[in-house]
Amino acid sequence: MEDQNQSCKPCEQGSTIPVSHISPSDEALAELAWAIAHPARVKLVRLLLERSACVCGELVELMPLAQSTVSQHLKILKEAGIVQGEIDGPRVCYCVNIAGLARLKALVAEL
Amino acid sequence: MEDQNQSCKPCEQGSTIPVSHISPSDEALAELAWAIAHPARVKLVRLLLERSACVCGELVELMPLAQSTVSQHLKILKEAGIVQGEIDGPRVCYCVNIAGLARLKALVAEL
DNA sequence: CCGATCCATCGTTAATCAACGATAATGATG
DNA sequence: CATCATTATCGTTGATTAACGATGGATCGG
Repeated sequence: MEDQNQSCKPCEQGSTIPVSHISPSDEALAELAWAIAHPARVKLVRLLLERSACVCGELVELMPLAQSTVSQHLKILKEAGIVQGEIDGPRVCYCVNIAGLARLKALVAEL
Repeated sequence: MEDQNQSCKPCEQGSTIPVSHISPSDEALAELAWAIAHPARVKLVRLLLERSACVCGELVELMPLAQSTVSQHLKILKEAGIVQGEIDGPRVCYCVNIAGLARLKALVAEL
């Protein structure tokens, strides 16, 4: 993983970029990236994409984690806007928030 | 951020997907996402993209963080393969690892 | 109304992270 | 060789995370 074949020549231009703080855009991307920065959450997103929608209980059965832990991960994904949940009687049906996932994709793609 | 306009209908198919553990692919994406899951690291990547390359000391000046903290963030980005550093005399010149960043983009894009 | 089911939340514990200053290591310079 | 400059690493502290079991609130079936 330590690629060194790429040239990385030192630039000697003076600091033309002004000192700036961390921008809201940096924060936004970091927040979205953080939402999927855990293997279990990546898997949850992938499961929801495969099935298009899924009741919470099914997700728990498919994950090697306790119900409360899965619920917690789903909450994190929901707060980031990557997933959404819809109450269906006593159950909760989760699915991917298309717009949210698209936003993540766009922010990463334009790096 | 709580989009509820999207339909999320419960599916009643039995669990056709077998219980699987978390795959290496999930881990890989999570690891790459985690590398940019911090505003300072996103900013570092963006700075390196703007300037194409940059000596560590310059990065420190551009960031509102201590030298040791910036160095730590650069290490994390390097270990994830998103950035690479090249020793240039007493300095270290950092630049984005094109292949690594591309891998992150690809994994996110195919979600 | 009661019990059962489903899910979110709470409270706890152990582990990891983020930030810093101080120190060490490396290479250049005199 | 001694010194300076640059960067990585160490050690510490406080904050955050991840995981779990237990609890509680909501809804459905009888």
